[in-house]
Amino acid sequence: MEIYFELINDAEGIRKVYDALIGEEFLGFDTETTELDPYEGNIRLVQLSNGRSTFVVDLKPFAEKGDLRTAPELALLREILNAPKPIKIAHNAKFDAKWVRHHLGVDVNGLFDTLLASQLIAAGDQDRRHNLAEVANFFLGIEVDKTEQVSDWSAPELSTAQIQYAAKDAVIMIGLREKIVERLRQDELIRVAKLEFDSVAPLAAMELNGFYLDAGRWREQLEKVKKEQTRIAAELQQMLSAGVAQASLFGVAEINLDSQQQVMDALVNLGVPVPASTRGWQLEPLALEYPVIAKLLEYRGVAKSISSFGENILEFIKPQTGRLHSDFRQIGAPTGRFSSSKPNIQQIPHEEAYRRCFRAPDGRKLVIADYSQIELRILAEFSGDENFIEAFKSGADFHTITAAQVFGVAPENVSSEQRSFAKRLNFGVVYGIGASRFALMTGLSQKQAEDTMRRYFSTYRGLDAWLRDAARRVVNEKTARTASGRLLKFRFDDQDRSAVGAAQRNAKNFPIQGTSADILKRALCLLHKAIDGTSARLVNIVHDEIILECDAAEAEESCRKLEKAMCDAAEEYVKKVPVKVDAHVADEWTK
DNA sequence: GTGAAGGGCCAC
DNA sequence: AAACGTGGCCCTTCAC
Repeated sequence: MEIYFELINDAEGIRKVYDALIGEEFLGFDTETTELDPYEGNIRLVQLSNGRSTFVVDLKPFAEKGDLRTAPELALLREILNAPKPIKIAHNAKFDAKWVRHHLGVDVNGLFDTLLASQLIAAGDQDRRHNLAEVANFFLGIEVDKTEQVSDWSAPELSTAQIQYAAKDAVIMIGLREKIVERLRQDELIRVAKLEFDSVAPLAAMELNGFYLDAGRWREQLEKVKKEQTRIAAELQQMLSAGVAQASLFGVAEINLDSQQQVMDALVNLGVPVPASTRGWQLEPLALEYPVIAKLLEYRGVAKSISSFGENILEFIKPQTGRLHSDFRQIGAPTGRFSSSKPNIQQIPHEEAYRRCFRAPDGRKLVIADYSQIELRILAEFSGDENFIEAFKSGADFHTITAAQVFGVAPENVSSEQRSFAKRLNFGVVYGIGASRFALMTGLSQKQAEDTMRRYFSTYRGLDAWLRDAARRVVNEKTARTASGRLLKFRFDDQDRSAVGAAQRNAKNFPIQGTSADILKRALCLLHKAIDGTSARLVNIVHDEIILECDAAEAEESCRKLEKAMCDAAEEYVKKVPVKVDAHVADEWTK
C-alpha cells in the first residue's frame, strides 16, 4: 500500500495539520515512543490521518527547544488531541493517552479504541487475540507488518521505512473503525463501547499517577511475618516428620513444606485421612481434630504473605516517582472487570498490617469510597423482587433484615447464626451456589442446607425466578448481557451436564458482576471530569472501590465529589433500589 | 535454563 | 463427575 504522508517538524507544519484535520469527524491516531514506559523515554512521533492525508509529527525538534507541555508551537496539536472532536481512533489508546498526557500535558478526549472494541465483539472468547495485526486481519483481511514497531525511535534521523510504518498505522485506523462500528451496531454494543472508550483517559491518568507505598513500613511488616514463618515452619516440620522419625540414621529428611506432594505423603504417614486435594477449605474441617492440619493452614497463610506480598512488590516502585504504577487491563475479564498486574494491586490482603503501608504522602490525604452491596442491589434491580428491594429500602443492616425475612422473626430477634446463614446465601446466590456448597461452608447437613435455601428462595420468589430464567435462557440463547449491553457468548456442549451447569452459574453471575463493572467505569468517567483542575488524583480501583489522593485542604470536597460520581453512575443503571456509597477521608488505606 | 500446567490462595 | 463467579502471583513439577 503506497500512502501519501507529510513529515512535520515545525510550527508552520503544525498549523497545516490543524487546518487540514480539525474539521474531520474521525482521525487515525498513533504515537511512536523510545521506550514502553512514559517515565523512561520520550515520545518521538505523533501520527494523525483522515485516510487521505496523513501527518507524521516529529517531536524531537520541538523537544530540543523546551518543554513539550508548554511549547506554544504545539498548542494546536494539543488542541486536536484534547478536543472531543475529531474522534481519535487508536489501537490500545491507553498507551498513547499516557504518553500524550505525560509529555504533552493534555488528556486525549474523544477516543475510539480498536483494541477494546475488538474485545467487546469477541464477547468473552478467550482464544481470540487482539493485537493490531490480528484485529486488522480479522476485520479488514489485511496483513500488517509490525517489524518496525520495535525499531530505534530515538535515532537523530528516522529511516524512510520507519516513517512509512508510522504513517500506515494511523491510516488503516479509518477503515478499521468503519468495519468495527458495523459489527458493534449489529451486536448492539455501541453503548458499552462508548463507556469503554470514555474510561481510557481516566485509566491512563491513574496509571501515570501511581499509588504510594511506604516501603519502610512494608519492610517492617515483612520482618514480622518472616520471623513468624520461621517459627511456624519449624513447628510444622517437626509435626510432619513425627511419622517418619525412624526413617533414617542420619536424621529425618527435610520436607519441602511448599510441595503438596511431600506434605500429602507426610500426612498419610501420620495417619491423617487426607482428602483428594489439600486445599484450605477441604482441610478446614480436619483442623480441629488434627493439630498438624491447623499448623499447615497457619503455615500456608504466612508463606503466601511472604511470597506474594514480600520484597517483590518493592521492586515495582518506580524510582522516578517513588510509587507503584500497576498495569490495569481495562477489559481484564469478560464481565468487564479490570484486572491488575505488576503488581496486582487488587489482591493486597485486607489486614490492616498490609493496608496501612499504602498511605497518603505528607500533606496529602486518601479519599476511599466503595459501593455497599452493589452486586446484590443489581440483583434486586434485575429481579424486581419486592422483598429484596424492601430489605435495601429499610436502610438497616442488610443481612439482618434478610435473615428476619427468611426466618420470619423480628430484626431485633435475629440470632447471629441466622444472620450468618443469610449473609452466606446473599453472597452465594450471586455465584449460583448449590446446597452442597452451602452445607459445606455452614456445617449444616445437606437436608438442612436444602431446607434453608428453599426458605430463602420462597421469601424471594422474584429473585428465584430471575435466576432460574437466566439459567433457562442461556441454554437456548447462549448469550448474556449486562445493563450497558456488554455481551457474553457462551460456548458449551449441550450434552455435557457439568458444562451446562457451569454455563448456567455463569449466566446468573455475568450480568451482575458485569453491571457492577459498568457502573464503576461510568463512575470513573464522571469522576475524571469532576476532579479535573483540582489536586485530586485517581490512584487505585478495586472492583467496587475507588481511591483518590488529594491535598489535605481539598479532602472533604474531593470526598463529596467522589461520592457523587459513584452514586450518579450507579443510579444510571440501578433505579428501583437505593444506592449506597461509603466514603471517607483517611491517611492510610484502611477503614 | 525456560516455559507450561497444576495446585493453592489473595482480592472483590 | 461436580458441587461458587472473575482475576493474578507464587510454588512445584515436568518436559524440552
